[in-house]
Amino acid sequence: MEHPHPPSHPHSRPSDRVARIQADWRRERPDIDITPQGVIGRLHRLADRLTAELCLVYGRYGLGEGEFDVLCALRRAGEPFERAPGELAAHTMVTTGAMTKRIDRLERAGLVTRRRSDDDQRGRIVALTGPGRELIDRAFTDHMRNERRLLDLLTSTETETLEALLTTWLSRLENPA
Amino acid sequence: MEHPHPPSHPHSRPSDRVARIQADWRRERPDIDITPQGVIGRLHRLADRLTAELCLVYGRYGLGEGEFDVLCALRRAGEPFERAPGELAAHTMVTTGAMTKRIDRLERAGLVTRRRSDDDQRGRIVALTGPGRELIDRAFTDHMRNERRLLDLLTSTETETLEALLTTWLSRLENPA
DNA sequence: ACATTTTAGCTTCCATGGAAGGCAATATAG
DNA sequence: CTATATTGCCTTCCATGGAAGCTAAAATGT
Repeated sequence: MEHPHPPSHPHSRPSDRVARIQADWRRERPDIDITPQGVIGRLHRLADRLTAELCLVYGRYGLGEGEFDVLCALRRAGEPFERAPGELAAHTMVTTGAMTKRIDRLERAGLVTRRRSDDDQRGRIVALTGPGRELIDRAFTDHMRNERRLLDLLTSTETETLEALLTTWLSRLENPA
Repeated sequence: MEHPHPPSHPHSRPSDRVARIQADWRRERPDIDITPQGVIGRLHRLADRLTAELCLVYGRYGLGEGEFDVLCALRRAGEPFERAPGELAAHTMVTTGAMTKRIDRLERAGLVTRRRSDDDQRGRIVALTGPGRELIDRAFTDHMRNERRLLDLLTSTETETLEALLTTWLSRLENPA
């Protein structure tokens, strides 16, 4: 059941969950090459674990992931920290319907305001309030400290290699050149 | 605004979304080191893109991600393709409440059956039906072909390096040694 | 043997987001 | 200028999953 290699070999000792799933598949469907799961499965597993860690910090500020993203998008916009809902939806990759609800929650919490645009009466402008600005500045600082902690589980060489590989894959996925 | 490096340099030309976000933060919060986002942001972005691609295949078989996972867990179990709901929940990392609903949907579609356990009358046993078995065998074959296609955007060296890095990070995250 | 605790699965309620349609304001064609 | 199309946001409905509590069945202790 276990791998015969010594546990210190760099590539082995993957007695993790993904490896056990792969072993099951190899037994049940020996006709199929399931090696891609090694990468794709672990990538998703890792993303989930990281998300869980990040959400712990959002929660400390009373925010969910969605609200945090919106506040970040507003803060990143720079003075006067305003954006149209449609822009925010595009920036945070959700539908405008989802954005409406996020803004509802943030408005209810007093972190943003909504007003009509002057030049286009059907458009709205979402703006960070003082407390919103203050909150996201503290939360983001804490957030980056948290990401740094998670990243420090890798050496700087590993990090660089990983970032390069992720960037490569992502770009090939999005530009099917 | 754009990076001054030539676009062919291996590490640069990350004029992707994540890079633009980083540029915004550097302007707005020069006091904070936002390099961790380069890795963590792209990892999440990539995971999302991959998930979207994978869901296309699930959809071809009338399955959502959750249902697909459950059918896989049952199929992987081997003959007679049975498991308790609690086991399935543990294997697929959702709560038992979520599992109940997934099984409801699969049962309604005729892909699994539910019966009481003989030795423990409060336990249930979920079993793949004939059509369920047939469906997941076809769907999984197609799924792996799809994952292979996505993975082939990387060279085999890149793949190996990436898998090793993901495994390392995941293991350090889960065993805070 | 009986009462208590634990277990397994289910149910209910809530949170979040997508899809599709609605409404008011704006742009455009003739 | 008016009729139509488009745009921007919101609303409604649905799908999915988590949290917490419920019920029945087993395990445990006295």
